[in-house]
Amino acid sequence: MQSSDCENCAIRSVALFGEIDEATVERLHHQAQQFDAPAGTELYTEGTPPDAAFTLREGVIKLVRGDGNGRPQIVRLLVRGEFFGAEGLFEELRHHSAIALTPVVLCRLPNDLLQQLQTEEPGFTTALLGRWRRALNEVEDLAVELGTRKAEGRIASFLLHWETKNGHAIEWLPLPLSRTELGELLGLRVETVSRVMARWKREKLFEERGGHIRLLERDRLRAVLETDDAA
Amino acid sequence: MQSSDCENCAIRSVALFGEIDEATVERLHHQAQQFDAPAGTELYTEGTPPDAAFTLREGVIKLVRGDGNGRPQIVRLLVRGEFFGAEGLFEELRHHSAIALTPVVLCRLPNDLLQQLQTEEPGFTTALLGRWRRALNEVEDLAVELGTRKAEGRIASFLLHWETKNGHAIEWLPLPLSRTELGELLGLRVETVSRVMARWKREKLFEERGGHIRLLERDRLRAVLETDDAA
DNA sequence: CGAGGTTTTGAGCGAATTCAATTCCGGTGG
DNA sequence: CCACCGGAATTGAATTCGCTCAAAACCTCG
Repeated sequence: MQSSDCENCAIRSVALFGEIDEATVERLHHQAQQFDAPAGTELYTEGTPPDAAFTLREGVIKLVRGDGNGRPQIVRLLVRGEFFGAEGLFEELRHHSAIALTPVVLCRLPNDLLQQLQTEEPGFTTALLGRWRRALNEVEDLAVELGTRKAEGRIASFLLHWETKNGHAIEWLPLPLSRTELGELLGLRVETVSRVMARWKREKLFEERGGHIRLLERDRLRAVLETDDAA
Repeated sequence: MQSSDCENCAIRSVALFGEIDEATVERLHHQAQQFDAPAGTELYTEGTPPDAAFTLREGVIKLVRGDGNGRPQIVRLLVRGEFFGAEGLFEELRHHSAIALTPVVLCRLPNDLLQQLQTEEPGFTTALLGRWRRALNEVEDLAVELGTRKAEGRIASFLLHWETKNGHAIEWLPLPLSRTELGELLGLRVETVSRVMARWKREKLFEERGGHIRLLERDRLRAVLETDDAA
């Protein structure tokens, strides 16, 4: 744990379009702790009281619900730069668990720091507002996929969106989700995900090597989306 | 259109836990217009630029996505007291359409009024934050239903939640959604929804009369939820 | 090289959709 | 007041899609 350099991550990245004065940053960022965690780490658990929020500096994290009773459902994937876990400001219990899919490096912002930011920095609240608005859109997107598409459409849609999310610049983009996890995100069983992806690899729609994939025939993937959803 | 009485609705209900001083309310609420609209009215349309937010004083509204190309998906149902449509503060285009399922009465808050509230009333932003946090939870709930349950489970879950949302006090709760719309919410086809509900009516799990339903065997509905999702 | 987990593949089954037809219901006009 | 119309709900039969169960092929790591 070290608090140095956090001015470039936690507070800064949160207050994207809010202007926080230097002194405040200086005073607050000592309370933010930066740290690493290996893949598989559970940052927090559904049903427990929230004690901090995080900024994800590097890696991928899944937010998953219903780990307990039924079948788990991944509700969101977080990539570098995202701020998450701030529901402590409004809720007693976490509504999902956060689990690292890769080694991660993040900054931890304890609840009281959040509270300070919220009351003392109007820019913070506004930034938070924008984030949640975007999060809401993402989850709505997911709901639409789950509600209106069948297996192939969901998978094609995911691949295309995942590429976008990771920037088209990278050719081989990391895919740190197992087939099972893809299923938990897309509401499908492992076998279904595997069957479709295996076939698409045979048909050269994309390649896969060591946890990374490369899309080859984006048009055919997009074509799947056309055919898939009913008229 | 009348602006009277809006201090009791729009601004007040938004600033639930923010304290707005009387003078400000007085000054602002003249810009909020109250009005009625019949069932079927489209308050705003997906893809158009947002020009106002609304407070729903009476009635039920559906937020629906993808009206255009594929199959439509209802992403949220709004009931009396809810504040919605404020994405204009952050986004260029509406991400879903808002359509009245019943006759509605609502207050309209034009964009510039929202802007004023946001900059001049810290309580407003905080309240908005809480709303969106709750909205996010609701949509996540929906995603979980869609991703992990099969037909019967989704319908049972909906009935139970709908009752809760309308308050257990009312015995005959209004169900202003057609079977088709229920399908668009739950990711099912009309026939599937109809089959399940018709059977449950035969088996006296609930009754239906003139657009209203009454749950009779909540336990058996809950039992469906247990059996439904895989272990 | 071997162990354990993940991915892939196959066969059979069950669930939900599609297509098609019938019944129900509210509202309208005679 | 009653017959009729049109949209919504219901029901049936056939089909497709995704799931389950089970086994084989693959890695990856020790």
